[in-house]
Amino acid sequence: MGSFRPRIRGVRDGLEPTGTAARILDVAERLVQSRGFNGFSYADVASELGVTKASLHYHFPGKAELGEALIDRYARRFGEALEGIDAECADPRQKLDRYAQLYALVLKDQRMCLCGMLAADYATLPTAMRQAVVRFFDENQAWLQKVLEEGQEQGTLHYESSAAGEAQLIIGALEGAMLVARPYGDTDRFEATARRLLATLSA
Amino acid sequence: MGSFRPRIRGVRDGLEPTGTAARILDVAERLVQSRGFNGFSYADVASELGVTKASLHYHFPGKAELGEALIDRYARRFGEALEGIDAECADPRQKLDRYAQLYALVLKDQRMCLCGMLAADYATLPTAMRQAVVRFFDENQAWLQKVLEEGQEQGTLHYESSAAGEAQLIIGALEGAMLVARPYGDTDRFEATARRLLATLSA
DNA sequence: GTCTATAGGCAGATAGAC
DNA sequence: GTCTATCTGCCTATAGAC
Repeated sequence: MGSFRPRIRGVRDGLEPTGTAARILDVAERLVQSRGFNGFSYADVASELGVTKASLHYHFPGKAELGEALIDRYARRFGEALEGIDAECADPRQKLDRYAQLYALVLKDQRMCLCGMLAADYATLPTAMRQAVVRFFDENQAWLQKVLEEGQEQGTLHYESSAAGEAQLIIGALEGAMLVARPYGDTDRFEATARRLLATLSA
Repeated sequence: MGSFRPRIRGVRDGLEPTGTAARILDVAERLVQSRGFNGFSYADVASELGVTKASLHYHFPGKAELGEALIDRYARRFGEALEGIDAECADPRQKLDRYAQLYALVLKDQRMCLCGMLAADYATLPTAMRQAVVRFFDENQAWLQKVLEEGQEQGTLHYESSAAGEAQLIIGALEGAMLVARPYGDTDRFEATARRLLATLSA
């Protein structure tokens, strides 16, 4: 396993695309995060990069494959950020703060979480993209769950019911706070909500 | 003010459309709530109703006007539901439960909140629709804020910081919980999250 | 009010030259 | 790898008959 035959030109298993493929992903990612998967086109990406649509189809055969590549890269980077938090923070409370900061950084760029946006578009997505979106949320929940259990053992985090349920609450609350903050163009609104949410756990 | 000249045929100020216009809104509403504003077309609505696209344009000149009418009706009905809660419930805790139930009912129909969905599509919406979406969230926040203050005075609801901030947290958390629950096709997940969220206020 | 017919544009996608 | 050229289909929207 781990064949070196790329499913998409220039993209080997587990490695990030580089060169043109990466620049396509950069532009497409921003467009999806701000306009949704049905709110952007190959023409949008091509014109912004100064290339033709045909060139895009060389790197990503269709919108479905481009969408998959977008989620793959986003989820991998997000996972690496979570590993970074684990490496840099000992205190579970601090880990949750940093987790919320990840969301805040996205919002400051006037973007929605990629997978939060795709969750809205879910009914119109090809199967492979759907599965990747759910996987992203599963991975987030698993990481949060671990942090919450850690905090409970240490006595620094307090919550009723299950760590799994609490993790789901956190993910949903942060995604929703982003979703609603964007029409207001108000990053402070998000950050205040995030603080309020996490405060209930540290009390 | 209060002219009887309809902006859209068959729709007088402050009154719900009836007949064909209402049936168009019914179908379009479901499509937007499940697929997003850029994920449905006049052709989708027309074929489902067994009429032509041209007929739709008679009732709603363009997609923008249809979108406005959708939000207007949704917001009015939502506001009426909130008035109903005020009329039927005395206990602020019970009001919050009923508020969360409004969201659960939408989700059980496999839909996202109309304005939550449009918040995702926000960057692609015409100005009038954008303003109507923000108004919806403002009205929700105002109602929640009143309930929260009421509960605080009675000593039945407890929260730190402001009622406004707490209201924003509730709206965001419920919208986000819906957003994430839909890919899982899991209504229970939403309801458990909602209970967990409101429990922190009653404790 | 609803229809047929059609306009004009943009969508995603492909063939084949360079 | 990127291009030109092109295809097919769907999109929003309009004109005008019934």
